[in-house]
Formats: sequence, structure tokens, C-alpha cells
Amino acid sequence: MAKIETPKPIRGTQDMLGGTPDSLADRFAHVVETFERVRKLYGFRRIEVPVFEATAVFARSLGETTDVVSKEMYTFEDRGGDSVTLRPEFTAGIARAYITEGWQQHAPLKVATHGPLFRYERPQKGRYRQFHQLDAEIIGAAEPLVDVELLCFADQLLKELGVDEGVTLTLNTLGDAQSRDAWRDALVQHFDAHKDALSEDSKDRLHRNPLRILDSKDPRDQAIVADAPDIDAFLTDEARIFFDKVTDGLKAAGVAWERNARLVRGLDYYRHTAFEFVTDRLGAQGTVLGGGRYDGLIETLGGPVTPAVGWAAGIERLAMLLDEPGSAKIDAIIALEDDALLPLALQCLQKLRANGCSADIIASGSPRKRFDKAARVAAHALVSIGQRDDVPYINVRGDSDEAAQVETLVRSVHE
RNA sequence: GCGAUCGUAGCUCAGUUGGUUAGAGCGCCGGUUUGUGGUACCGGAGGUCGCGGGUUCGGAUCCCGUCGAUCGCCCCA
Repeated sequence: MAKIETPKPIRGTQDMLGGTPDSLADRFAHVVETFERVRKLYGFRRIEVPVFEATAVFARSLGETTDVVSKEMYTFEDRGGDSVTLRPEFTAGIARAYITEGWQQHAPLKVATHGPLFRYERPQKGRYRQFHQLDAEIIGAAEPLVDVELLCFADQLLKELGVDEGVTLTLNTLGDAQSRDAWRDALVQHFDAHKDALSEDSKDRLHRNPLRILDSKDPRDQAIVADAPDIDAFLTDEARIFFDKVTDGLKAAGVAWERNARLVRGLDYYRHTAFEFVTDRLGAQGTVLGGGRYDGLIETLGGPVTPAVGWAAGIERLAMLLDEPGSAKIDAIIALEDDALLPLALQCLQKLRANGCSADIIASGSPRKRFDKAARVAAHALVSIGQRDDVPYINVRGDSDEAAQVETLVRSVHE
């Protein structure tokens, strides 16, 4: 008989198993739980949006020339012949839902979600083809206060996760459409003048996405970038005032930040506030949480002119920054030393669980060695069940409060 | 898409300049202690040495290709 070959997992996907002290699965869950808790503190409503959308949703809102759209999307034709795409990010789908589901009636609307995203990229540390993000958006509010609130949410989340050490908020403004366009023109002019000295990548970026030259890592670009004009000189009065209000608000709220005049965002729809929480602890993937204001996006998707701000955070990246949570002990582990007593053991198990005590049982392998196995399980109480001279016994070992409770419950089963 | 490193039991890894039936620890299964005992002893199962070619009398070991992993470029959370 030919051996059945097990299909391999898809490149860039991960399987995660919890239950060990350093397990990614447990850290992952902890990040999501913390997000859910803090999200409620800030009054963000929970939403769910589809994992796939009509391709146009992403192509139009992210910009056709962005790398994400031009070469990283999982796009395919469904059986009906429609082009659909696995979401590479959250914002576009949420903006679409805002328009098509009549969520405008709730504006200003604070929403949050989390889930898997898909991008066809070369996997490396902190970067996967199926990855997961936390996401928060405020739609239909133009005030800088809202940007501040969103950043406070992000800041508190990182603090509660205990990853704020070594993570800094870097902030910039891209101005309004007028400011941004003027700045962009000036940058193109500047870089075009030094075109020959630019790296190959940046020559390409010059036409495709000139703003991105600013954060090029290529040494050849550094000197030219250093002389490039900042956005500040091109800000309209309104854009300047807006940014000042955001920074004043952060100061009042006690959120630490640093200005990075070179910070731009990869996607076309950003305006005004742009920010990233960055760290040097994740290799090449420095950004742990990033976002900004995208006032033009909803209009681009065929909706009414609607201001909005949002951010997304990589769950895997946050999980990697978490200090080892330490494996949680279960309350009781039962060692079944005589299979004849299985019914009694089951009664004990169910009694414990029904009363809120976590419990598990070792009942496989040599009965003799089951106690030894159970003793190695991280548990508050070790319950051994067996019989001697045909007399059943239950022993409970452990000296914590949890162990005492376990003993009481177990004794109540077997009198 | 480009570059570098790596790929041996379920897991972590040893395998000297290519040379007989490829090893260890952990885990798994069983046995020993007639015992209330977490650390002991003995035994067992489990490997197409990622996959495919090539060089050679002979390849886990050398060469090429391929797939995968890791790290970086690009891009981004």
C-alpha cells in the first residue's frame, strides 16, 4: 500500500499550540483578550466584516500602485466569475460596510475588530502570509480630539499588555490634501534633481510612491533624504492648527510621543495625523501598531465625504513582545490508578468542573506510572484515585486554597 | 521578486578528512520497586538522513536542482 503523503502547511501560515510556558497561542489569546477589555473602556463597538470582498474594495481604496494591491493580494475568481480578494487590511472593508450598511446613521462611530488578514509576501520574523491584526476606527468625526482618543486607546493597550517599554510612539502629519500635494510635488522635484544618486529602488519609487523614499534604508538615499524638505513648510494654516491640537491633546492626556518628520504611510489614503508605535526588538519589523487619518477614503469608495481615523496592530508582533506569561496552573489533576474506578473519577471531574475548578485526568499508559505523570502536570492539587484491598481511596495533595477547595468538592462525591 | 544561512527520530540536537546494521536526551509504550510515590533502574516502538538528480567501489557527509525554514532587501501591522 502506498504511503499517504500528508499535505504540507501553506507557506507563511502558522499553527499554534497553547499550554506551554512560552506558547505563542496563549500569548496571542492574551493580546486579544486585553484588546477586548480596553476597547470597551473606550466605548468602541465590536464589529465583524467579511474576510473577503470584491477586489475593487481594496484596489480602489489602497491605490492601484501600492505594493499591497499590485503584488501582494490574494485575488481570485470565484465560481460565479467575480473577482474577489482576501482582505489584506481592515480599513477598506470597514469603510465599505459603513457605506453599504447604513452605519452613517450612527456617526460618529467608534468601531473595533480583529481577525486574520492575508498578504502574499516573503515570510520572515514578525511577517506572515496569514497574519492577524487588532483594529480600531473612528468614522465620521473630523475633530483632532478623536485622533487623540484613538492614540490614548493604543497607548493604554500597549501599557496593559506590558509592552510599552522599548516601544515609542512616533508621530507626523501629512497635512490636508492641499498640503500633502504641495509637499509631494516639492519632494518629487528634490529627488528628481538628485535622481542619479538614488538607489534603484528609490528611482522606481520616485514615480510610484515618492513619499516612501523618505524612509529608505539604503545608504545612498540617506544623504539626499536628509536634505529633503519637511512637510512643515507646506502645511496650510488649518493643517498646522489641526496637528497642534493633536499634540496638545496628547500632552494633556499624558501620552508620550516623538516627532518623526520623515514618517509617511504606505497607503494612499492617509491625511493629517500619521503614527507608528515602533520597537527595535522585532528585527526588520519595527512597527507594532500603526495608523492615521484617512479623510478621503470613504469618498473614494463612492460614499459621502466622511472624515475618519484608525489604526491596526499586528497581533503576532505584540505576542512576540510579551513577557513570558508563565503557564497557568489548572486546579486539579486526577491520577486514575485503577481503571475499575473510572466512574468515580468521572464524577469527581464533573463535580470539579461544574463548580468552576479546572480539572484534567491522567488515565492512559501504565496505571503504575500515572501518579508520576500527574505529578509533573502544573496543578494546584494532585488527586489520586485507586483502591487497596478492594477499598477505594481518594488522596488529595496540595496546600493552596485551590487545593482545599478541590479536596472539599472531591470528598463530597465520595463519602 | 532578490540575497545569506540552514534542513538527521514526535521534539531538541550529535554524527570527526565520504567507509560496515545512523546515535543521545526528552516524549511515547511496557517492565522492576507490594508501594502514597514527582528526580530510580531495565526494555521497546519510532528515521525514505526534506525531495530529485549527479560524482564515487561506497553519500547524512561532496556537486546541481527543487521544496521548506530562518534572517535581511522590498513592503508593511
